[in-house]
Amino acid sequence: MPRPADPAVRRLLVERAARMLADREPVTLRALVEGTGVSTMAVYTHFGGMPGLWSAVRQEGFSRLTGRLAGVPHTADPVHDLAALGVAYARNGLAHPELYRAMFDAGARLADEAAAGAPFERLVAAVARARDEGRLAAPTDPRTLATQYWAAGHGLVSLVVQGVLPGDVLAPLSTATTVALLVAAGDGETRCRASVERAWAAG
Amino acid sequence: MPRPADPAVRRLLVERAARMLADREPVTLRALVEGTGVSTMAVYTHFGGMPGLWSAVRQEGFSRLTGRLAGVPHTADPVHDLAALGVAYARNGLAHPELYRAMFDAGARLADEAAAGAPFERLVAAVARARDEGRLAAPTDPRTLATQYWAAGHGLVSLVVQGVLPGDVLAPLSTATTVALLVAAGDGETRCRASVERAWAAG
DNA sequence: GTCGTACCATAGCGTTGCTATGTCATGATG
DNA sequence: CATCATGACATAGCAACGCTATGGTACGAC
Repeated sequence: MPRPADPAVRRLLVERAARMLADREPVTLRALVEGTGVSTMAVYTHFGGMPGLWSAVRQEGFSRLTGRLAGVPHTADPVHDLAALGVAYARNGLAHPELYRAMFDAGARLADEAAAGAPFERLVAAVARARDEGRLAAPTDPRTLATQYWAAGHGLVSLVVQGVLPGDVLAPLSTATTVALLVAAGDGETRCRASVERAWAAG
Repeated sequence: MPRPADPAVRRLLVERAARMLADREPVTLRALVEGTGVSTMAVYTHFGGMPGLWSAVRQEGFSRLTGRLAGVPHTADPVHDLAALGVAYARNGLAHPELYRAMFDAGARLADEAAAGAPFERLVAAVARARDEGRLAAPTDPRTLATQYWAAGHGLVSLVVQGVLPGDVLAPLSTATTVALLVAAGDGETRCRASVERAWAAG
């Protein structure tokens, strides 16, 4: 048997790439391995090339997002919790804008990347719970509403991260859109707005 | 005076770049000028470099989008017309996915690109008209609602163009989100849904 | 007719991602 | 314990990338 691949090298490279991304340094093959003690070939044995490295960086981004969403507590108000997921999603994107852009970058084939599905499933579960506890109308399809909610949030976060929209519009616009979607799904307007605004006020 | 810069060269290069983008060929400096009779330096005199070329390509994309939105007719139903703008936006993005991605690509500084504002202003005007004709509540701020509407549409189109969501979900999800936003802004639900569905059925 | 200006072709620079080649550590096998 | 096969990793070099220095040349002003 050959020498086993060192998983520490994998994590080192991915984390270093994420760090360089956050520091707005160009993530280049040679710059990535410089000072790490490993050579450029390590990138090929571990990731098969730069596209593979980027894929791993995106996975890392989705994993961190999943962790962040997992940290959103369950309270007695399922609509508040649903909105809190949106808040966490937005805050995560704004805190790591370069990573967020990399996650949805042009070359990404998200459908092929396993970790990309976990945050969405979390969202689907939260919608299902809000429906099952009577806040949303019974015929509400959790996947449909979760997709609408995610797409709207992703659109807003994308435009803010890209500098098209100023950051301070994110909370009010996200609140308004969230309330519109959930009221359309059957929640009472006054109650819904209170739940959503409470989620944005905290966090 | 020197020899005047040939505007035809500019258009030639931008259109060729858009063509290569649509054909999924890598848009490279040398590949771009190959066979055109002009040399690589033309890209620098006209655009200052590849980033400048990409900026011009994005402008071209926004110009085409503006033209497409201008082709959306005014009817007696302002909510239908507003939804029709969304339909045209989505169809434009799906018809030219690579160009759409380039328009919102990582390196883009859309705030600095003049043409990027025109489609949005068209949207703002349509929202203002729907409000002024009584379909939306009087206190509705056209820019706020237009931003929500755009962000939601952009999020959906982005995810479809990226292959995350299948293309056939675009019409139903966009319809549902549009209705939710406009009903929240004061339109009657039944009437609104009819207007929006009519816009998607046509086009 | 002369000249200055800026467009543009040519050639070459540094850097990029990648691959061909060689070395070495490792665990299974006798 | 010695041997060997295997795959991880270092080194060196390749084609292609964006870009720039240089020089020729067409154009408009005088």
